[in-house]
Amino acid sequence: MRSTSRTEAFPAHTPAASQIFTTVLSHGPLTRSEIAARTRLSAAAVTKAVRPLIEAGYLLEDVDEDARQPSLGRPANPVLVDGGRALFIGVKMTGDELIAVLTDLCCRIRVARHVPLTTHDPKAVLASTAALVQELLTEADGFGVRVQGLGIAVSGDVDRAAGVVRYSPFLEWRDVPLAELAAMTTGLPVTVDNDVRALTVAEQWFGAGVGLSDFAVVTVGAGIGCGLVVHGQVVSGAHGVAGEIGHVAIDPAGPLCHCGNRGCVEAIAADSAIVGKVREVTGVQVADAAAALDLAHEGDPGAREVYARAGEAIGRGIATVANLLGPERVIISGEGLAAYDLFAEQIRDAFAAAAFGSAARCDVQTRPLPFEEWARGAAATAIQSFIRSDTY
Amino acid sequence: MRSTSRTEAFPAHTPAASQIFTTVLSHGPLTRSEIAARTRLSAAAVTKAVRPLIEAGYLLEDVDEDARQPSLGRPANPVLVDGGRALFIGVKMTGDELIAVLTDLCCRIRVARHVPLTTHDPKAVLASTAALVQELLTEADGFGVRVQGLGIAVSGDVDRAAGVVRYSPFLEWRDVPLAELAAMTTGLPVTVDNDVRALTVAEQWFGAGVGLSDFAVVTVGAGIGCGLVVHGQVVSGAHGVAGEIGHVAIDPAGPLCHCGNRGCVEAIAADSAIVGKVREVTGVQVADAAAALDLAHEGDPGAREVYARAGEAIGRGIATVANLLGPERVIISGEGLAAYDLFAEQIRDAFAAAAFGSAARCDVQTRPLPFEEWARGAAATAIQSFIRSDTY
DNA sequence: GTCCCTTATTTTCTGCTGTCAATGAAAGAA
DNA sequence: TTCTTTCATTGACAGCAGAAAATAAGGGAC
Repeated sequence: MRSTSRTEAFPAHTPAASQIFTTVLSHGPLTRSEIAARTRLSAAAVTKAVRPLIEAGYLLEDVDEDARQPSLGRPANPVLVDGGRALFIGVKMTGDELIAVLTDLCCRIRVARHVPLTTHDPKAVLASTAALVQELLTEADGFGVRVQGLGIAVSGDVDRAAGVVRYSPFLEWRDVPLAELAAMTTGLPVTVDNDVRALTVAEQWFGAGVGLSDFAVVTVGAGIGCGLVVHGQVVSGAHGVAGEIGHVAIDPAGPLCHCGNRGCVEAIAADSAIVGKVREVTGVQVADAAAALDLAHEGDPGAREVYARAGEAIGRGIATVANLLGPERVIISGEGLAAYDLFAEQIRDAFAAAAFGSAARCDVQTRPLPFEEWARGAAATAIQSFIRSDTY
Repeated sequence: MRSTSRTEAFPAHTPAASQIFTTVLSHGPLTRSEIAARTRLSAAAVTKAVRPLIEAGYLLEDVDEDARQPSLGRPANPVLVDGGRALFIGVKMTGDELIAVLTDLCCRIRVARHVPLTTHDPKAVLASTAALVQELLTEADGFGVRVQGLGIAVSGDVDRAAGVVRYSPFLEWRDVPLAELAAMTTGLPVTVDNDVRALTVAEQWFGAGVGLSDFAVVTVGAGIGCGLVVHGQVVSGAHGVAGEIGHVAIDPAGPLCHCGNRGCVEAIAADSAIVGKVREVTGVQVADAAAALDLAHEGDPGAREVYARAGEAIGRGIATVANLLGPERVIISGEGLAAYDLFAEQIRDAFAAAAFGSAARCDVQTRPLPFEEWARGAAATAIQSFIRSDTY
């Protein structure tokens, strides 16, 4: 993360304060005793850590008299995060567009924008980004609150700590020091991370991964990606790459993948693989994933079979993750979920069949993924950096 | 872990002391400044934490004048762990024998024993274990040092925290509170863990995993197992099961596995799978894995082909782990390594082909596995519990 | 041999975090 | 009104770890 001017520091200087704030952020309004129980701190520590956060305006005492349950003893006094206290911008860079959102501290989207990208040249992309960020900063002025950070999500090999995009196939970038560059052009502290990991952070703090120490996010769409949380931390891998479920090979006799192997999950279930296979099987020259989907929804048996195969591949991939890591939950998401009705059953069946023993007890969920969600993940990484900036 | 009498507490009451001791334990003799650098503590903190450990006899000042490098300034004063300060017993329970070792604090084996098991009845197994432990306790008396803990490794689903064997297929046990039972019969603090995880702990603290925050141990033999370390911690999975690389399915057209699926790594590369396939291919009714290995070593092309297939399966399984977790290193071990010359090349080739991008940078090593090694892993878990007993 | 330089270790002091135990606050119940 | 219950706060305190300065232990220059 690179920091410049105009942003303030988050007043959680101790591990306890940081932990408490994160707990309240994820688990909604909590009384001080509930916080103490969850964080395993003493009530006194909570009181002391909460005060400066309230004084700084990041936490609010919830004085909602109506919602109070009549009960014995002194009424509890819940605190919650004032989402409006700070704003963040998240940008998702794809090969052909930029998606940006303005979110509050609770990662609720306030404004969303997207612009097409006509070139992959880092300078030009950076200029477009700066313009888009500027637009959102102007919007933010309307809320009267400062934007405290910018998160950027890029697919590929990204080194978050260094703020460098090591290699991005879609953008054709190598070793671009994006955080530094974007910090210079926007004047904001910048966090750069891999797109799937960013989405995973959003789920971990604000989504279906709240409170879980081990879960996985699987995204289905143009590619098949996977974000992993183990021991409560997002897995980045020793070499910056992890969660490559798309290139888990499940069938040596399967179709050739662009990575050179046969039978990768991505070679069977990614959008382009499905489109190709639908064309081959049905003879209909469907233009894109949406057209292929329409054909299947119209009842074309060949197309439906292709989706069934894709579902099976995804289910087997998820089972592999479950067998190796034993997560508590797997969250399936992504644009490809539009076809969920066509392969849900196959995913579940293949998962159930291939998951070994207790691994099958893993809860497999699906979550629709609005198009701004990737950008929201980027914003979540910015929020994370903001909250931890002093502590870690 | 259950604790009774006759054992002392480890005098590392602070996280810093615990971390320092573990660092010295794993990284051999270190000077105080090296310790400070590694642990990122101040030199002052190291001095203060080291003193009580030296006073208690767990650390020694290394006064080896000869080994001292002539250099400028005050000579450094390395400290090292006094392995002889405490003894531990590790027991590996298999379906047909008990293997036990007496180790010192540095997990060096002092004495090893094994006895056959004739029944799986928990009471009888426990009695045999108690007798074996008693034998080693007698041996330990000869060293004049107390045994401070007992570690037991069992294959299957084991809840270390609760000390309960949830399910062990080979022993046909369900929900056996082994730690409690063994603590009662032996009078020692007992740690029970899954066998592969125990081996992984041994590698993490005393083997090829020292200093790595992300690595995997893959065992090849009667089964194919995998222990994972992510973020410096052994992965147990939300439901107590993780690392089931043996049931990662790599070929839907592969042989049927006892788990009901086709093409599991274990159905191709486990001892019994290899023996079965060698019989089928060569027509020779080899009696066991050793006989199959002999046949292949004699040059029988059919048998060699079976081993090549097994190597390929293992390599693909490892690549799957690497793709998902991006470990820094994979350590291949196990009794099956006797055939290493027959499938090493295939493992490497299959791994290299199926590993995606940076995941291929993962260092794949092999380590011979003496038969007492499983029991040593159990002892390592006991050492871990002993050192952490007060702190965690 | 003495002095100086360098590096390692220890000492002393200090700040700060989180716990403990006692106290205050706000309700319903007797 | 007073008691009980539960939640929250306060102030004293213990303990950890860091900073800076002091001390230790060599080698080398003179």
